[in-house]
Amino acid sequence: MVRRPSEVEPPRFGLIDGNTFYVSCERVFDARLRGKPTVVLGNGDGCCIALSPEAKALGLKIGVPIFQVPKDIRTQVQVRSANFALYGDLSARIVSILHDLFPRVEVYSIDENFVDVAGMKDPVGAALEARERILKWIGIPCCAGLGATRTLAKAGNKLAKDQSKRAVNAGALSVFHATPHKLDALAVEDVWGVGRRYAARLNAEGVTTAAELAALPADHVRARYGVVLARTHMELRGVPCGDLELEEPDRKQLVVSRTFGRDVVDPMEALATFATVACEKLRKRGLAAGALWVWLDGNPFKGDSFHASRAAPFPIPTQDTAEVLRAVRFLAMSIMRQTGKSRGVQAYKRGGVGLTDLVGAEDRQADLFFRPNEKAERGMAVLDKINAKFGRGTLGVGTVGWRVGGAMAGERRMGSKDAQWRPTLQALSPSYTTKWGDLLAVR
DNA sequence: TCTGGGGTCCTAGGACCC
DNA sequence: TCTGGGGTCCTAGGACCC
Repeated sequence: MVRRPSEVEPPRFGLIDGNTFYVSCERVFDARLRGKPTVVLGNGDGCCIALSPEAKALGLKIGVPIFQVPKDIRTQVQVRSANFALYGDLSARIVSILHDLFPRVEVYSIDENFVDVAGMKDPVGAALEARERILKWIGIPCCAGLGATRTLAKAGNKLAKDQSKRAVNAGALSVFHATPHKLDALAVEDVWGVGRRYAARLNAEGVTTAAELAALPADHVRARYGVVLARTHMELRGVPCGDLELEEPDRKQLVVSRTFGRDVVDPMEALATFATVACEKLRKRGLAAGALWVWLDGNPFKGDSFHASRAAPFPIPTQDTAEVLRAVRFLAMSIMRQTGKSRGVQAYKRGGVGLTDLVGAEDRQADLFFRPNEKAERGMAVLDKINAKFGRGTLGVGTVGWRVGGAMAGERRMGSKDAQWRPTLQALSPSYTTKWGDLLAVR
């Protein structure tokens, strides 16, 4: 049963997130973007991954390739390439502000943080104070949701956003305490845990709002939609199914993949670059990979849609880039032979490298026949140090017959300038001073 | 016409998240 | 011309075992 208002519990969780976060980050450093329709593009200047409200008002949608946007609209829009290093930095500052105000903080994503408000006298006041500080000290506008569960806090956050969009004084209405009986205004597809598929099925049985979802019988939800949605359903009713997750759980896999700037006949250098980056991330986290998988995709936009992958275990989990590169080459050759033979495929549009079965590097057990290659791994540690000191990409691993240049993790663009596979940024200069007007001239 | 049953491990696919 | 990237969890089904 949905609880009555008199039984409503005080909020236990808050969710604080930055409004159109990537756009807001860009605006911190470039005041000219403020108030103007602004778009942040993903890899290769492909799709819109963040839109300011003004850009949304022009009809732009998340995920739409920018080249598909009509020219007369495009010329009205300020465009930036994603700069994740910058966003990550601002995100960390937000987290430190939250730590000053709340006893526990869960970093949920680059722009969202759950906080513990259980037992607080004035949780709304605390959320408003957080919003104020983040806006003043960092320059990012935020909204906050409060609720007895994390799902309700998420719901409150969304409702706060809707509310502050309509308000003249956005700040005053930027916090919303969501309770099980205050969910009528929330569309069911905006519930955390309800994606497109579930939303379509729920709509088909007449459920269009979060309130209607909460009102469904629990056993019906469990039987028809499974345990995942059943938990969401309980949380909407105010029954917590999870607490804050303060420790970052150990990674199970680590993936580096890209859409290539154009179709590529020989993807080996690209895959080697991805593997090099993946191994750096691996060592940074103190992990070792028990297995590897490699995949290559055709170009679905040219009617050549295929996906081919190969996987292989390592005898002992490894951190050694050279060992991973050897395996990558072996697997990639195998894929290319197969696709070449069975389909006559000559070109690939996308590829990736995944390291899986990750374990702590210190937890590996050597046996009689196999042990980690300590010499090679010490070499890797030296390489990482040099790259950290003298700039990423200073040193690479050349032992497998190709050279990987400018590939290091965290770099905004992977690959050497003349690499065929390198995601194109021809439409944009990476500088803050870039304007869409320049962009048309470059074309 | 006529089925063993139960446990475990692995994988592929589907669903979700930002 | 140009079409994002990186994760997790759950479930169903197959292989294998006793």
